[in-house]
Amino acid sequence: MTDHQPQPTNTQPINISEPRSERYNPHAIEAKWQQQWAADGLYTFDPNAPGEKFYALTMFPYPSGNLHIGHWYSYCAPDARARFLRMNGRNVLFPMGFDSFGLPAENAAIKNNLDPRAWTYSNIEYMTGQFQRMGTMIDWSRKFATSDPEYYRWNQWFFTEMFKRGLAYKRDGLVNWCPKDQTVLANEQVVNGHCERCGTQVERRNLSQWYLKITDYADELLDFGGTDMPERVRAMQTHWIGKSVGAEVVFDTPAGPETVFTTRPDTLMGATFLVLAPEHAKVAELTTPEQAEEVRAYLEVSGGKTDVERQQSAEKTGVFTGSFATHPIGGHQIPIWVADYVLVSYGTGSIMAVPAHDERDFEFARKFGLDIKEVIRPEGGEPLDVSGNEAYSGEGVIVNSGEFDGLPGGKASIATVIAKLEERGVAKAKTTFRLRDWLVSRQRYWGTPIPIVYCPEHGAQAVPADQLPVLLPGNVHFTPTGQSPLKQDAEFRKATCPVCGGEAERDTDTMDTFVDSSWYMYRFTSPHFDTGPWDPALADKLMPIDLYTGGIEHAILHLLYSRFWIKVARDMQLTDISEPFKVLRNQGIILGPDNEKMSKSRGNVIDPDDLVREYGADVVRTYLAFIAPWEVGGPWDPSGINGPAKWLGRVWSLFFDEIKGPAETVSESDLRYAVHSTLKKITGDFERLSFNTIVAALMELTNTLVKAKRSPVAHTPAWAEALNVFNLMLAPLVPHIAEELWHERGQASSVHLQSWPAVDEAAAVRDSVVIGVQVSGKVRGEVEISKTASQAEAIAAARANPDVAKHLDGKQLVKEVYVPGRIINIVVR
RNA sequence: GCCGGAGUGGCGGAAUGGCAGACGCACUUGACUCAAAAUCAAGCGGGAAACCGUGUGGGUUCGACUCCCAUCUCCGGCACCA
Repeated sequence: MTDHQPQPTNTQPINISEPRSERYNPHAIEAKWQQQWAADGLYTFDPNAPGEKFYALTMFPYPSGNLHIGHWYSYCAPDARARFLRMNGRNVLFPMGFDSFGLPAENAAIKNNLDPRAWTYSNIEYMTGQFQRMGTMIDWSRKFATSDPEYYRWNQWFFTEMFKRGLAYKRDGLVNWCPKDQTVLANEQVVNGHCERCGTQVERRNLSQWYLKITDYADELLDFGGTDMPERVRAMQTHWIGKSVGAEVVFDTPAGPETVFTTRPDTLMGATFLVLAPEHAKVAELTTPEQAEEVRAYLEVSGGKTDVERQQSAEKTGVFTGSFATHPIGGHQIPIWVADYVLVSYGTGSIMAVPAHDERDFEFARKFGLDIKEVIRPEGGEPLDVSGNEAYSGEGVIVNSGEFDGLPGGKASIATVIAKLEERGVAKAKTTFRLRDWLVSRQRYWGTPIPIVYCPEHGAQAVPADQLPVLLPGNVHFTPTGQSPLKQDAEFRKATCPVCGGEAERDTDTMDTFVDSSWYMYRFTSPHFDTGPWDPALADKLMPIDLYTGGIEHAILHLLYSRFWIKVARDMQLTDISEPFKVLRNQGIILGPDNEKMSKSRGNVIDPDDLVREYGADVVRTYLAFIAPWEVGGPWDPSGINGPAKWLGRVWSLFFDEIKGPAETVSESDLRYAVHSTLKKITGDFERLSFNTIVAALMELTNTLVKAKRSPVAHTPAWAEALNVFNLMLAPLVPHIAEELWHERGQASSVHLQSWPAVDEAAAVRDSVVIGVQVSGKVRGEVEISKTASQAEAIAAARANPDVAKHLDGKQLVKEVYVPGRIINIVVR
């Protein structure tokens, strides 16, 4: 099978040859078709096939060993959408792989004395089988795992290229260390002071680590043009990047000039003291002998605190250094304090405190009896009560500031104020970001080795491209301490300097696994390319991803890193686009029946393999589409799956059984209306990812078809058309039963190679409509009228309705409203 | 505190200015059965009714779950970022 393009629908009526007496049995048909599709290469993607390309991707899984129900939820609906688009003539790339580096493999290895590689690859094999049992249209010929040397080789290549461009660098600094995972973490991987992976409270350590310069792209990452992401994802990324526009102001101190960052340079005259973070480099020099003991004691206490403890302390703490700074405008002396409410990692690690107009400074000044000087007054308001309970942090009007008096405060005059301060040489405009560079080195084994060697003569050197990949050694020895075996591996550590050829020492750290997922979407375009990370011609043709789906938990991690990575690749001329995802959507989360997050310890886990054994994959797919709006999710209702199970049973008997029950009178136009209005609705619902309403509409149509089968219309061409269109509409959602019905109805080719049926617009609307009649906005009855009825005809028909007439009796007419096909409203007084 | 989202039957939800509760679950009744399951059929917001009903209070409109203002609650994210 080489032709994967949709073929024109056969519109000839096709009758079922033989009624089948057996009931719907998914097990008999699902495995059969999965094998047949694989044998036919039905889902193999050909980039040169006709049709506009559509790249659909769902975030690839970590090979933990099992696909859980959440995986099914995230993959089934996008699979249905991909199948729908394929039937609509798009050339759809829908690949899958495995994000296979990471700690679980290593932890399993340490705990059970296994080989992480063997553990990982056997999991991949098992999970691939699960994907196939789901009935997806994934093109498995493009599968890869990020732990394949053919893949991580290019992680290393990118790293060395970034190193050459100054985008990858090593430096000392205060970092987050997870004591359980025995590695450092990036800022993005610390949530409320805890390790994002394992939940352990992180420690602060001073270590030399590798960073990628994502801050170079901070401003560009704030521009979401060219990528359609949900508002909350944009909001989270924007906040994470945290752009603040303001000024740097220089204060003279006994330890030399000290620069502080402020977003309110207009409050400079209100600065009554400076505060340094405890880790600030100048603290020691500024501490006077009289204050030495007090400062030392404070640093000890504060240094032992975690970030969380610092933030949780109810009261501000701090200590006077004994030194004073010179106010750059007033020329007077203001005290310099040390306090841990100032963060060393933001701005310059020091602030000018304006207690009158900043809540934090206010609280600190009140506690330690420091001066509070009002320089901003609310518009038309009273002077600030410095003995009151709060600062005024609004914009207001500048006062007590000499030449600035009378200017509006805040944003309105920030440029003017900065310009005047610049003239005096005490300040300059400055934009600060909250975003920090991405810490990418990890003290772990199961990851991409960092391709750097250290030469005693030439320092850190990138491993030359022709020596990549630096292979991760196998047969390593794990110690229970959790330390990376690479550190103990003398063979691995031995290297030669690419500059002098002398003995050098290899870096024993590996890369953050978020590196792996930052560019994997490109690799699917040319998974076996071996002269670069991807084939530029294919990438240009297939990227960006038209619809990227996955969980919201990656809103700032994977998605931000990936956007950064692709911008770097663009600057390296490897791609011509700046954003990897054209559209991003997040599916919701399926909770346990108890409305809690599923977990083994809670015992509320729903196993998809069990469900498939009991109901078949098509039923599970349907229930997952039906259970909730796809982008919302919700608790698993164990009895809810009965609905889809009964429905597919009814679909089966609709095609094969005599329908028992009273004779019905469904007209040909009723039948065609039901079919084509449903077709029109679900075509739109597929576009807007409204999968639950697709299922509802198909169920509703089934109810109509069941009735129709008991009426004379079942012997007309309209009936054959109805079954044909219905069969095609089933294909994206329930691919196995749709294929079985298609073949039972005498078709030789796959239902999945057919074109999506065309809506007969004339049939999709009714000639006559039943519309509601309101009297003064209240519904009083309904009338059946022609859809082309004039207003006069419609109103006359409405007035003829006794329930309506009753409410019109003796009232004075105010207005008559007629919206064809919608409503009649007769307003009376 | 700031940012984002959501409040509709017993439950999941539908309806993007036009008959609120589609579709389904659960439940009730009936048919079939010795019986049960499965299946089929009927019912299922409240109220005796007039009517009342989409968190609450206002507003716009002939008409509001839907738009505007205010407010409450819940969920998610961030949180001493100067």
